[in-house]
Amino acid sequence: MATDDLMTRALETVGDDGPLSVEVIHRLTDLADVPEPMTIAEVADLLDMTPHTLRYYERAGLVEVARDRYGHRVYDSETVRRLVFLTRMRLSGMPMRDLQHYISLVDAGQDTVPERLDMLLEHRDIIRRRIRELTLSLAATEYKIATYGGSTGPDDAALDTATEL
Amino acid sequence: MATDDLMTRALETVGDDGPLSVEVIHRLTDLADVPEPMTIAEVADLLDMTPHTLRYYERAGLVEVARDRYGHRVYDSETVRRLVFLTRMRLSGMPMRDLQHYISLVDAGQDTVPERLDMLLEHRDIIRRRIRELTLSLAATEYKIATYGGSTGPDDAALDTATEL
DNA sequence: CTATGGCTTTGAGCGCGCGCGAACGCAAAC
DNA sequence: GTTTGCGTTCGCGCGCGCTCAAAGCCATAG
Repeated sequence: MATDDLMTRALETVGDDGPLSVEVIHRLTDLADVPEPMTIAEVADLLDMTPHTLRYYERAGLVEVARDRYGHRVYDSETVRRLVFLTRMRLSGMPMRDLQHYISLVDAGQDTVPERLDMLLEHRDIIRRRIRELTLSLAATEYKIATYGGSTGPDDAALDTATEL
Repeated sequence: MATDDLMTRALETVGDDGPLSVEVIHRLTDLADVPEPMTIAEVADLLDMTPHTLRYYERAGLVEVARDRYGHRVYDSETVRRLVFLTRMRLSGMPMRDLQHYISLVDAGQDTVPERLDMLLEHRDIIRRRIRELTLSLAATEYKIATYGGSTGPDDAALDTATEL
């Protein structure tokens, strides 16, 4: 279990086409099973990223991380939750620049809630469009796979070589 | 219509959650409404890419393009179809390297059909996984949006600032 | 009690995938 | 004639993260 990242666990939980209930979302963010103060290696393992990337995020101002008496980073659950959020946003295509902006809004206090909401709404639309694009590409790919398989006639042979689709 | 790319047209055709029938796929690849020999600008417009990128693909060995007596590129429907295919694969995440390999297989003749099929199957799985990832991120984003909106209680307020999710 | 290996720290620099920009010339079209 | 659009080449730029180097602390092993 230690080597699984959150997304992998989530996908296993959900299955190929299961419903995405609120409960699933909750389970996703249920971090009770991880130790409270985490090392950089543990967090990296949890989020399926390298320590390098975590330090990179920190330099980029996305998180602040406390240190122990040896200067080693100590991640509390608060920070880990933020990193989970950030990772998810990155994975769904939000650029670093936008993440930095979002975090700056969070740090700026409650007045920025509307703007944060706007960012989330816009990002939601981007994800939706991306899903539609991919669904289309998936359909096209499956179509091509199907015609490849059943290629017997001249037309189908043409499809093969002619790179139709 | 000239400024629309294929994907945009396709998405408009499909709508937000319509079924992806074979007919839709056919309509997608119905290039009858484009002139037979196309210039680089026309193809770029059709595929929503720049002439630069088209020349780049050509240099990369993905297509061979004939020239007219002025040295200008002349794209026949065959080449355009290949470019449509390549663009779709790129958009759905296939790296240039794999596209180059695929094209080399196409050029190598019918013996490579099984390997091409393998590539397509693998790519199909990648797209599927990507869609599931995005679906999950979408659900998480929508969940966060919902909690942002209805933040009245103390727990919800904590969600706001604590970057939960 | 060293030592060997394994983790951490910082900083600077590199690399990849993908494509764009700039500079320049030539032919056609207004 | 000047503007437009295409041609080529060289090099750059971006986003993102990794590599490399030099050094410190800890634990287990001899």
